[in-house]
Amino acid sequence: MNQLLSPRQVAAAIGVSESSLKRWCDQGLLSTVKTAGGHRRIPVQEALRFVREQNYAVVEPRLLAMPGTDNRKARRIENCAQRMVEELLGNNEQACQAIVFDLFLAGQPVSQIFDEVISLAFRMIGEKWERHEAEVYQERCSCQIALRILHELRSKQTPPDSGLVALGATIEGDQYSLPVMMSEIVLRAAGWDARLLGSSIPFDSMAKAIQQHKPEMFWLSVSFVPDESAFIAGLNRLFEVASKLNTAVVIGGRALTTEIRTRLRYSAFCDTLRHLEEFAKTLRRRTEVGPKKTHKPRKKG
Amino acid sequence: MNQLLSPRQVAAAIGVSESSLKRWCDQGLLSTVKTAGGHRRIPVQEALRFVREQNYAVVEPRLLAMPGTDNRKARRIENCAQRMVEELLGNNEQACQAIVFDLFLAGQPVSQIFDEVISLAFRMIGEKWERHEAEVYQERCSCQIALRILHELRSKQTPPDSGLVALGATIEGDQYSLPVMMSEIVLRAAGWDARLLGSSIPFDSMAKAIQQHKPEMFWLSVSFVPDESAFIAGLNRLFEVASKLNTAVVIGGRALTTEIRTRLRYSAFCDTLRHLEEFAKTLRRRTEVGPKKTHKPRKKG
DNA sequence: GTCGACTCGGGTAATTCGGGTC
DNA sequence: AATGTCCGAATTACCCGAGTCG
Repeated sequence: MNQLLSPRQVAAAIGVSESSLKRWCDQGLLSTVKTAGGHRRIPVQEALRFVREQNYAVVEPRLLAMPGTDNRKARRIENCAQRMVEELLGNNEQACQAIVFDLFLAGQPVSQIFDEVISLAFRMIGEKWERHEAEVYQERCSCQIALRILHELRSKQTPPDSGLVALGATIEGDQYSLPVMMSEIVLRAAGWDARLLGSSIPFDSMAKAIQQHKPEMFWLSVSFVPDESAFIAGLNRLFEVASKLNTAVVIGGRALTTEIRTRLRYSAFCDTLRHLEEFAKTLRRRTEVGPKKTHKPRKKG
Repeated sequence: MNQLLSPRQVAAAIGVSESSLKRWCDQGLLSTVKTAGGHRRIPVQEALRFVREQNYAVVEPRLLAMPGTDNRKARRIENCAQRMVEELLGNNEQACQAIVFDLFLAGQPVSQIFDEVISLAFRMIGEKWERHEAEVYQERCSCQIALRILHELRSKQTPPDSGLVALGATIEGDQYSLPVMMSEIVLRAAGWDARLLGSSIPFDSMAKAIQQHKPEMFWLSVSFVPDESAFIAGLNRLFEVASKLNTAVVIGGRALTTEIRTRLRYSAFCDTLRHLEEFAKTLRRRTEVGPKKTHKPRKKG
């Protein structure tokens, strides 16, 4: 259980250059182990001791915030959901951030991080709640933590400049903001100018938004359906409006059972955020080569 | 997340010489961390605290990881709400950020920014909606913008280290996350370790949270009351639990009419976030000087 | 054994230190 | 008393060809 870190990892964790860290190692400020080939390896405890003694603020707590986990393993996505659940319920925001950002910086697609870590973690928390192993407030508090992480992630994305606009929302009565926000981030990662309108929006108002913004896509994350027939009617009405303006209607979410789906009209259905990402990329390529639109800034009156 | 700045960066940001800034660091006006080689590093939060307290004009906000603004105009809070409404409805996130952060950098207390700009702006948007001058989706979209700004603001606060813990929530069915999030930020600014549990939490679960965390304060932001009698019963039940653990119950929110209030038991009621801030500061002082076991003077009005 | 990603070591440019002076 | 400017020495950041890791 004596995990070793490379100089680069420790350097990134405390926000200094790699050469500075190597110099400190050579000065003996950090004791290192050497591989057969002469590469430096720093034990985690040693890195933690150094941070404490230097009273140095940890810039990216990701690597050091996870005692007891091998960093190489940490980059693998398999067991992250389980760890995420523990850290969420333990109200340990730093560790949660560490899990997500480590995967993100390791190059995992956000869609996959969301599908296989965050969504999964909340499904597991839901099951725990059903077995009376977790309180409601713990679930809500976990949501807050996740929301903060998502905001952080979003602010790290490069702002979109492509002309393709996507609008998104949840239906009236659906207050689950986590999934719809994840889809926004996924779409932005896929190169769209995705704009989340918000939660609990009436269909009529969505239609107005489509008419006023004329987006290339309108996506709907459906986690809860208060009134099934109203939902079906509303969505089909929305699809009519969208069709006239060449707006693709994309839906997804755990509340969309097969049965409901058969009675809906839509351009695409996505089971996972990964599907959403794939679809968004395809649609983008198609739409971009098609109509050569001149980029003109829109004037408002 | 925990960004560190060099003295030169901070000096450039506020337009003074590097030497002056170093002197201030050595005098303790700014707390710094040091690299292994003895170079000063200043956490952004610390730099922000300094410019806010000393009323320094920020010449280059970008250097402080703040959204770019022209700090010249409008330190005055008066017409900000009106401008905020326009920018929110125009979906101009940058401008909204600029309004809030300009005031923040100018040293305006967050409570006042929230009361007199953000809350007021949303009240005005509500009125516009009633007059059919604004769409529902515009209001929701404005909420999203505001939420992002709040997250940004929160991440710029110095992390709490005082022992005083406050838990907060909204009641079941109340989905307004903006006000409760603003109160969290205000409490953190007032030196509390405020932890937002989330929105729509049943009273029983709040009671569990109080029992498990034993906070010094529990605050409730009430923007919507689905069932009046259930609310009254629930809150009074909660007050019982809280009293046993010496937890102050603080309530506020636009849904709390005088009529409802007369039937409630609570430690304090706050009309505005400014009130909340004042109360939080007073309570902190009281509690910190005399946290000795059982004795706790309490006044009721 | 191949291969991509990482690390080594060392050199160089840019910053920062502390102190003295204006 | 406080700020801005200047300086040599020390520290840090960036770069790159050769070697190592997994």
